[in-house]
Amino acid sequence: METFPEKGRSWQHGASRAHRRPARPERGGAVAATIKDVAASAGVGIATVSRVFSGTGAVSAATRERVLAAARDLHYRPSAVGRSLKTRRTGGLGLAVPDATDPFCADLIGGVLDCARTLGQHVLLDATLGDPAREAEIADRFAEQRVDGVIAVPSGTGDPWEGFPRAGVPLVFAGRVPSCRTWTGRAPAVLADDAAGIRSAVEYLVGLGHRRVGFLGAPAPGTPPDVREDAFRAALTALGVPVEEDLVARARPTRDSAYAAAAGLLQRRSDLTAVLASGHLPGEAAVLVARELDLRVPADLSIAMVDDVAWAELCDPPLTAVSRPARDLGYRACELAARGGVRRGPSGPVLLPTELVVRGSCGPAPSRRARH
Amino acid sequence: METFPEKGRSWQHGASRAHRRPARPERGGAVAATIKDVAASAGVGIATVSRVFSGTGAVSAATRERVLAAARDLHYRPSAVGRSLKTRRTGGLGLAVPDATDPFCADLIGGVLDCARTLGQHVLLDATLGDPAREAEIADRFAEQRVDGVIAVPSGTGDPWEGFPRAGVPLVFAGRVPSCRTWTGRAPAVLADDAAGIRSAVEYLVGLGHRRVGFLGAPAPGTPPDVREDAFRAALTALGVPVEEDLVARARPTRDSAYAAAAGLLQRRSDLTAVLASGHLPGEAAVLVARELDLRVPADLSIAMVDDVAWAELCDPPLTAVSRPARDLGYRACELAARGGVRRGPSGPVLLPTELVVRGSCGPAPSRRARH
DNA sequence: GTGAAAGCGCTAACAT
DNA sequence: ATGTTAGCGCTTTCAC
Repeated sequence: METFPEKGRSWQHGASRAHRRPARPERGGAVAATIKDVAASAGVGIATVSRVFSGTGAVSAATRERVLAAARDLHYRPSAVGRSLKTRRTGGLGLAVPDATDPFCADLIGGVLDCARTLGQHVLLDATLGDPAREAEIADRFAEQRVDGVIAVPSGTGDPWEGFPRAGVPLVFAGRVPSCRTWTGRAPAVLADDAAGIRSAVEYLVGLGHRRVGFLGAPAPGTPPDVREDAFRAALTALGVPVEEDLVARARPTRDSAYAAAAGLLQRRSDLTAVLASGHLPGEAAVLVARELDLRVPADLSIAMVDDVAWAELCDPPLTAVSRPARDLGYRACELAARGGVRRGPSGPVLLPTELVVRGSCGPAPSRRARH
Repeated sequence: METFPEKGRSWQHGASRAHRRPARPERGGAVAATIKDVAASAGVGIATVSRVFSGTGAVSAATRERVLAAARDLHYRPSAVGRSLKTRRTGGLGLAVPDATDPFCADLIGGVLDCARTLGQHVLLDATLGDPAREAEIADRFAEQRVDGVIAVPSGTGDPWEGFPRAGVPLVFAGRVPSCRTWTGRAPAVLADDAAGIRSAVEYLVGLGHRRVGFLGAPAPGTPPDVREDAFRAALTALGVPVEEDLVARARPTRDSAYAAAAGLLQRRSDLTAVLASGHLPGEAAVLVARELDLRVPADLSIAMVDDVAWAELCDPPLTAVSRPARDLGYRACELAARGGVRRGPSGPVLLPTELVVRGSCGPAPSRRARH
């Protein structure tokens, strides 16, 4: 942490400034005071001013005061731009998420912001919206801005992020790894233990007596068969429950698509006694469709989902959910990205545990006959 | 939009570089190629390279190609740091919200990101967490980073943001205005028409026959009596319904506080036939407390709230809500902040309309006797 | 059409 | 303890 005079007060253009101001910022208006202005006004060299503000080197208490006073007077704030050029560090971290509006992403962002703050870094945020082109543009921008580290929740192959490790900029994937396996071990990742989460839900459901469990997946576009889907099959198989192919429905990550998939699944397989939704969007869809179809939850249909969003508890009945530590994911990823923990080579992804939050939406499996 | 070679590819340190590299970025590793490297490698002057990348001036097709090739070779990305120092524009916008995790803020952020993208700006995001000190630090950081514009969802007095307009940096408040009226007309604001929103809800409720309507407020800490609370009283009065003081409950903007307030209100006034929650937190609390108290919604108690969050529709019954155009708020605020529309003087805040989304949580007022 | 040179605001040697 | 100086990577006159 650096020491600034008058935390919270902001700079402004100087009052008495002698030297010329050729190129104004285009949209006329005041111009920020520079280190030179302060030096002149305080009657010292610019190096001294720099020392005062950067905390480096020794300055006599008297001079320091004079400088501080002058700075206050001129509303001086050291320019990060100038400093960054010299020090080759911007103090900024790039954060790219699919959608800042999504509760999972929002929590993750919260974690990053938290951590960045303790580290004295700021955060450039942008949303990929699941569009590879947009993701590439964002990576580009981060590069251009010379961020000190990057945290990405990748949508696609992860290719756009390739340049960072090469250039010595720490790159950390969070929440998911790029589909392309170029990345295996190349960049560190902080992930929720999705497979374990799915497993816990499946075990819970099967333990309740369910044998016909549906899966509502919503992989990002272009992603190969989701980890969760695989985990779902594996968990079922491990428990000796045969996996039928049409128990699995896939959707794009939008409300409409999820709804369509849920409706399709539940109508196609009216013998289902439980559904596991792979995210809050399909979870929401399952609830809505069940309501539409007049299925009582959990009497007729048990519902569980991944992501313990706020409404899970407000639903009636409250929804059983696999909670992913989104905030921690962000926090840890930020630590790694800022500290450059990357250097320690391909140490494999950091896996954070999930937790099954049992509420009222799952019950014992009803008789094996079709529902309606 | 500038033209760059190979959108999406990123820069890297050059292969054949002659000149010295004294100060490496501390954490060893590759260093990005500079304009000089490209110039040397392409056998041209740096000005030419600059022209190629900034689109300024004329460059012959042949030279342009050579430059582009060299740049590609060296994984060159122009440095925004160098450019910003020269041009005095960083291309960055500062965005401060109380909490990135809150659905309203998240939507607002989404809007800002959207708009910023179309404007070719990037966004520095930070969360104030309702803490004035933190808010001041963030303002400080934005100033230091020399953002081109600021969008703030203020928590307190708005004092920390004072420096920006003074320094000629466009400042736009979004969602709410600072409590201190220093700001009246000083900085533009983009607001939802909260008063109208509350009014529409109150009119709806009273129209349903409700006469004992409670209000669950959750003003930010340190904020004077909320606009919404005032609007609530006014609306009731306008309809000829007497306003009793203890119909209004206030809470801090946390789950727990909201819950406590809701429980207090509903227990204290068991004759209430309807509640209007001033936000999704108190709304959530109302739903939970009603459930806890075994009140049927809407038979025993009608519930409406401000902010049409995702779960409003998933609730049983689905919740009637006043929807605020959070995303548009962000979008518009960003436009103003980036375009510097500020210059047009104190034109008063931009007011965006709210919408009453009627769902199933409000019904005709039950008999006037106390509930239980 | 292209190059040389002068800074933008700052830090870091190096002098004093 | 403090001043001088040389750049950091870029844009921008100003010559040619």
